[in-house]
Amino acid sequence: MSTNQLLKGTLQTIILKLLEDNHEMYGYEITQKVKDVSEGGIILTEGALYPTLHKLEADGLLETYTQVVDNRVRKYYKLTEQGGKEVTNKLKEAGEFINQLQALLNLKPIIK
Amino acid sequence: MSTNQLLKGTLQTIILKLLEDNHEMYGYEITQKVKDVSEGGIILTEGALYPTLHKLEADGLLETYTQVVDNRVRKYYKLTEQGGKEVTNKLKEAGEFINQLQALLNLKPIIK
DNA sequence: TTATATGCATAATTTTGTTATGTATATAAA
DNA sequence: TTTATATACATAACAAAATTATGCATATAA
Repeated sequence: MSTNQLLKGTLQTIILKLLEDNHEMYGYEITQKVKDVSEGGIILTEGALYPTLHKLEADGLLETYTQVVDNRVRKYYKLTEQGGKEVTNKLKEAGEFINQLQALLNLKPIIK
Repeated sequence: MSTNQLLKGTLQTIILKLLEDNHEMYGYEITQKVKDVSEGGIILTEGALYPTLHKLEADGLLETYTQVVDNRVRKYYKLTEQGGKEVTNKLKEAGEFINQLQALLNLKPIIK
């Protein structure tokens, strides 16, 4: 499935924010939530999602446990204390970036 | 200079939009404009800028001419007709992406 | 029994950026 | 005067972060 070419670098922030709001989620659940909220506009591929989750865990921002539901394994992720702090920083940066991007993309012509 | 880690994939759109507003610009001018408008928040490195300009030209979205000013060469870029159409598409996509991203990053907790 | 949905994961590849380097001129500062 | 900074282009080496493809496994609907 082709995601648009704009989703770059913000995936960590999206994941951390989802986990801040929802306490804990498993990978597949995250993909569905992103699809729902973006009304199908942002499709999280597994190839992007799982390595990112693993990296966030390795960096100490997330912790996990697994649970079997209907004979299928789910791996739940939630924020660590450090992750809780980091999400605030990342959201601030993302907000600033979005503002700057909007300023650039709404630039009015220069009157000479 | 370290750009923040969020500027990914939108560089083409930024460049096309600047050229839509300003008719024609040269590379260095683009870096300064981006720095000014983003108040220093987005720094375009040459290693990102020039290859992107060359790609847009190779794709037929931009055309160029060179001019010598104060014994220094400037290479001016402007939109082709195709580039003019493409900028509209890219801006629409970027706008939608920003909306979706904001929806995700402002998600409220789920009440269960 | 076949397709779709759920659920995890990784490897190969591509895209797209950073960092470093190179060339060259003009100007301000030391 | 020579050094740093600004202007102006460009490319190569490298890294980050995605896409695409593949694999395994179970449940359910067609």
